[in-house]
Amino acid sequence: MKKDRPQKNTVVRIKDIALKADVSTGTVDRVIHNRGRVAEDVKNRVLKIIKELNYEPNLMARMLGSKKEYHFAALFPDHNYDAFWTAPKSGIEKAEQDFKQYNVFVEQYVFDPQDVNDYVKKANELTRKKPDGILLSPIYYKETLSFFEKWNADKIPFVLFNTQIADFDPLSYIGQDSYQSGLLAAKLAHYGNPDSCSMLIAHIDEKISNAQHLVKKEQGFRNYFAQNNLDHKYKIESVELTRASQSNFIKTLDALIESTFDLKQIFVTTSQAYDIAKYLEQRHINHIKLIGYDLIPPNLHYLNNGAISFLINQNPKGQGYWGIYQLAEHLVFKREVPIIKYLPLDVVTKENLNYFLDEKDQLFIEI
Amino acid sequence: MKKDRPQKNTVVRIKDIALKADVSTGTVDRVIHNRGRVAEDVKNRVLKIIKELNYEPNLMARMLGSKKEYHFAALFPDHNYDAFWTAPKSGIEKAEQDFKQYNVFVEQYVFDPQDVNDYVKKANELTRKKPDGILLSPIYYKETLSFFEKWNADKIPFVLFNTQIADFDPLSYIGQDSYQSGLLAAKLAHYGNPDSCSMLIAHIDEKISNAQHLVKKEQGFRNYFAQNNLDHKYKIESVELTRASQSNFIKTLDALIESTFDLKQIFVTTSQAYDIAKYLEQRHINHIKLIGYDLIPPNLHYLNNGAISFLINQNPKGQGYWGIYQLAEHLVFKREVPIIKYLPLDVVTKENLNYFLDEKDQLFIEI
DNA sequence: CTTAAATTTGTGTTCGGACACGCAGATGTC
DNA sequence: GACATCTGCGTGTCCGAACACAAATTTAAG
Repeated sequence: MKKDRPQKNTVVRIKDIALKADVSTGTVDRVIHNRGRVAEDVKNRVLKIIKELNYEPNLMARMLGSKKEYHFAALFPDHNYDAFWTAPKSGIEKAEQDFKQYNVFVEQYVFDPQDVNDYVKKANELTRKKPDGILLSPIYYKETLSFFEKWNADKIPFVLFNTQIADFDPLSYIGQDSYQSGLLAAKLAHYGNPDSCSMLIAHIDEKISNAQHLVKKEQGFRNYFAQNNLDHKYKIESVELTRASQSNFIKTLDALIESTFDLKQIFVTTSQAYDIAKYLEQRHINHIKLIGYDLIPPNLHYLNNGAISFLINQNPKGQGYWGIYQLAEHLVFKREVPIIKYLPLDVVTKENLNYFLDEKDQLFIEI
Repeated sequence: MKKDRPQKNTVVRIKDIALKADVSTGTVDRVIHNRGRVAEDVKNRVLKIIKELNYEPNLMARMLGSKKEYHFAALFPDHNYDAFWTAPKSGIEKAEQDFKQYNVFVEQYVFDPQDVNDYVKKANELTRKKPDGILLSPIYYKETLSFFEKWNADKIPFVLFNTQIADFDPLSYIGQDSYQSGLLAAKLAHYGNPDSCSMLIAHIDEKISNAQHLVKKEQGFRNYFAQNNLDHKYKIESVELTRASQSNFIKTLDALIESTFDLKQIFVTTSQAYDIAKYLEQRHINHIKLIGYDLIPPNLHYLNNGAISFLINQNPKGQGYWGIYQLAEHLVFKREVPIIKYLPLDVVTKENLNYFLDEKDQLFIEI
């Protein structure tokens, strides 16, 4: 709008406060930053006026004037071991890009998810660097606790994502709600199988004992049927499979399918639905529906050819993005951040897949 | 991190460019802003160096130095007439909040969606104010065109959302992909009805002739079955309903259900699925599944009690947010913005509903 | 060849805040 | 009482870009 703009905002500056408090801007600055050496009464006077005028520092000016840099560390599994982590990684990088202008830098520490020692090693490395904030996916519970203690002692805020550990209050948790996703999977399974049948929950390549999220998914799935009084109608089995031996994998599946009466639905709780899809394809079985997790390439292949009906997804790129975002909100902008932030549970099928794929640097942010 | 930072800081400033090009910063500034009157050869030299050094202006400094304000106008239906618009409105306000620090202001112009004259009136009002950018949902095609012309002549960029008008190239379109959502609805309908049956497409309270998006939704729905050679298996009817007369509405439905053999699925292309749900409830019909659009309260009620199976949603809050975002990207940050931006097509069911609601509206959080 | 006008380029100030520096005055030490 | 030290506070520079204005240069006119 070119002109006749009513009036400008009465933005309060340090200078205004100084004037009103009858001190210099330097003093006001010292008060604001607690840089000390200000007489008690003056300090109170200034603080009172700051509150009175509802002073809000100009972030532009602040960032411009100070050479302060914010260094964050991000600890998560190497995407070369598990393609799932490609997405969080790119979300983290997108966030770094977005906050670059505020002197935010993110250092990535990636580890072999199968190797506890590597996890600990990288966590130690990171800790030594004394970053200003930490984002991590704490997939090893026990080993993580001592780090939490240390970071708390050092007053380094940390944000968790993908895996939750409630103790030692983190700044924030970016969710993955496993139980709820189990419920959702069950809803879809139920919807697609109006008539009674058997269903199978398959945990592939991860030990249930070690992975709380798999337990939650199974619970969610089973509870759906329990809550809706469908127990009598559907028979639900679960199994842990390993792909270590290809022939064993197949043999086990053969046996399962042989022995399970009227098996119509398989729910894969890990991201390996494609392996079951492949098996079913080889065996020319097409009356068994598949629901799985994660938009990784092999899964997408079978989603597109119809072997997988649905993939459940919880915006992994967004999780990385929001993790860094929360740290920046807290440290750079000094704003309050939500203790917990769940991203939407997406139901992805061939027909809406496109919108969930990474269109270059397009990020679907839930606002 | 306290020290021993490598210190690469290869941040290019205007000064650096000036130095390398052997001119003053003023000249570089003139080149950057096309403030003219720079010798052709110098201009080229500077441009080349800018590209070479990959100069990126420091937004902090830029915003700080200039008192420039950006005034955007947002034109969309009043949420008091149609609850759907609550979401875009709040997205717009969220964006305004986020960009406040860059001196971005958004003025809202809301109109009665049933009243063309009101639409034109508000559009005129807005145009008179000469905003720097416009975000609108151009639900009236014909009436909009002349405004587009005017805005183009005035060089005011505009972004469309929710409804697309391809002519008079807008800066960007924030989508709603109706055709694709029809396909998606069909996929779900098919998934939930493995056996052959009849299905009904219901357009409620909007004239198909006037609403291209309804046509697209129907096309998508029908094409799914055509493409998958399911035409012989499912019989698909469509109907336009109006709620003007409650008794007529019911009578029409009675007749439809009476006359349609084995009707198992209704796809409501507008946000009034709840009206069908209510009807089915009153008639104690529970063998007909419902798929509809939009997370408005009455729909949520029937989603939660199971009368509606799925609601399709295309992040309406996000549409408002991204609309303003794109304008800011273009005008404030002078970045390129995608011509078209589709938000993900969300499949919402009782089991994942919470994640799509605003935090304040969330019913519960399951950890 | 001079002078005015037009064009091109350089300089200096400004934005709001961070921070280094340093000056008074108070307090302390021998 | 001379000198050092500590407190409390003000001044001035800097950050990078925008922009107003002034200076330098070229071109045109007489």
